[in-house]
Amino acid sequence: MAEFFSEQDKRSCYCGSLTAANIGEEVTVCGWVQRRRDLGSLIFIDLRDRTGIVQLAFDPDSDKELFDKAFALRSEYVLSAKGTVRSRGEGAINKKMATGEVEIFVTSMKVLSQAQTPPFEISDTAKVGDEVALRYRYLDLRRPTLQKNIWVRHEIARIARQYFYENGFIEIETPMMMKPTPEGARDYLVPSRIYKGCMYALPQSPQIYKQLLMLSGYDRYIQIARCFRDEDLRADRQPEFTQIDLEMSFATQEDIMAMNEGLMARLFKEVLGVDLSLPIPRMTYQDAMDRYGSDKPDTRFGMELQDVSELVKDCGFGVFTGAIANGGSVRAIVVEGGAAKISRKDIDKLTEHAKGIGAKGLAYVRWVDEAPTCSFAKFFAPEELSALLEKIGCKKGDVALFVADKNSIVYGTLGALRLKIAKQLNMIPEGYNFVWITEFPFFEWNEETGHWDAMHHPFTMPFEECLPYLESDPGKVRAKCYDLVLNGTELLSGSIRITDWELQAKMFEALGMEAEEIDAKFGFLVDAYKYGAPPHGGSGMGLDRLAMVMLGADSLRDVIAFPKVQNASELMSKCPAPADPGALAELGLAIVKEEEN
RNA sequence: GGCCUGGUAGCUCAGUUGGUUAGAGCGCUAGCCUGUCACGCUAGAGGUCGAGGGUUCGAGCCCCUUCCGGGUCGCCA
Repeated sequence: MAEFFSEQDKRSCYCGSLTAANIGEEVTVCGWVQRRRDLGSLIFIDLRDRTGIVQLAFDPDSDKELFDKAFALRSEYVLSAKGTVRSRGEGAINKKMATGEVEIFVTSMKVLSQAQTPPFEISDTAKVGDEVALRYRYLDLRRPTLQKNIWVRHEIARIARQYFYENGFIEIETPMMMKPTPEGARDYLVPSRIYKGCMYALPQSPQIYKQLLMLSGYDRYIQIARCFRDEDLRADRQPEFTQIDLEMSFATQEDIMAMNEGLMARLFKEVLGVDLSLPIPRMTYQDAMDRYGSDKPDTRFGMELQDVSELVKDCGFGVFTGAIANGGSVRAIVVEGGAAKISRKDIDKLTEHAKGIGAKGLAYVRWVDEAPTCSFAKFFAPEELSALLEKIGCKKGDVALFVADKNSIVYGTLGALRLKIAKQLNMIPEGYNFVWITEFPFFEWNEETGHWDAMHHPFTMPFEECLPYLESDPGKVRAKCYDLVLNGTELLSGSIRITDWELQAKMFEALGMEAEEIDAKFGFLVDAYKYGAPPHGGSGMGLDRLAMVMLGADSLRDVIAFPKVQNASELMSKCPAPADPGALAELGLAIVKEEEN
């Protein structure tokens, strides 16, 4: 039976706070039993709370009844223990513990809760699989690492709020139930009881509402907003996530970027003690693709892509010349010192990987001995080959990989190989490398539907000088949007918005939307812009991703208290779950069973 | 939806070419032990080998189906 908690059992200090300075004090600590060490006529208990661990000591000579109570303690029992802080004495000091110089000699104790033996030990050293850890997430969350991560996440949110308040922003909550939009990510839908067959959608982002707030004159808005997207998960993608969302009126792209840079500098200084040098470097989308094959480049290491199309366009290798003739290119990456670490077999594996991404194959040069081994040597004269290798800086000891295809495949494949190889060969240095990616294309060709989609969203302002291409060559239209990338993770995305409703109508038109469709989906928004719209723009930063990268974690799970797993379920509560039939009926819903094969 | 990968004791894992009664470490239970701190020592309990089907004299191991976890491509305006 648990004992009742009362006034005198209240904590006087946290476990982790005790040092030699407290020796002689009478204290009360509350926490969980980390471990019991029973030496026969001497029992030690490690008591844990969110600040750390302190050792409790019991001996039978002073209080046999209390000693017997200590004997019965087990892992994760919850205690309130009162006693005197004393030195552990010569030779008994534990230098590995923050509180290792002292212990509490307990004079009274209440067992506030007994505990079943937990399925795994609560510690950072004990290995536990994801499945078990997440099923017992409430136990997993007791681990010091997760306690720290959750606290750092809280600090990021606290400091961000402080920063924006100091800069004249106001925090406004936007609806969690809004109009479904077929554009963009799949919506999570919430059925309406009153309007049968109608749905609310959970917000993918507060985008539309925050733009309307600018029209209403709220000038500088900020929200730490929960967002929902019903798409498949990744290590860095959860179906619900938190965004540091802001919007500014009478502001340029530079203002919004600078505001976010200021936030980054503040967070890195206060949370990690790291000084960021501002401004953060800029790179256009096109440069990022040409150099790194990615619009979220990890710039901590080189191995940049190199375009060799000019050099090989007249060679006899059909794979190369064919790709160039079809408007594609031939590009290469050079793995310095790679020959010793990447075997022929490894190249085969990389080729398989490349095929999985969409490339038809990999051409390679592997230079171990005097002469390089080259998969396409027979199409090149020796001096042509050495000219090619010299051009891309491939020396003896290196490996060079070539992809020839249309540009999107070349970028995607080499960009992915660059990352994979750098990770495998441990070529990525520690540190935080930020980069702004700017001047994204406005449109993106959708092969499936056969028309142009908005790459960012349709409210993004195009560059003025690009407007003439709107109809003739949409691919050339660049947009005033910007992503902030940290160590290859996209942290933030933002843009200047279109505030001229006539231009907005043109953009909708270019996206192939009919007037009726526009009116049905965004009519209220288009109308709103007819009543006086200040120039404005904003951004949304992934708070979870930011916390993940700042903590050096591999997965968002390490920074979200109750994450979902790959199939978007939650292993602890087992959601989603079937709804009560009565509730479904009330909503006018019926579940259609999938046809069995 | 595709591809890769895993599922054996409470946890983490080993398990040879298909061959006797499926193992280890930790944890757990009990006993001993006065300075431990990953305490130590002794003993013990603990298994639907994810599930279902098949091949075989014989399946943890081979085949098929399926469920669950991880990664990833598609997808993520």
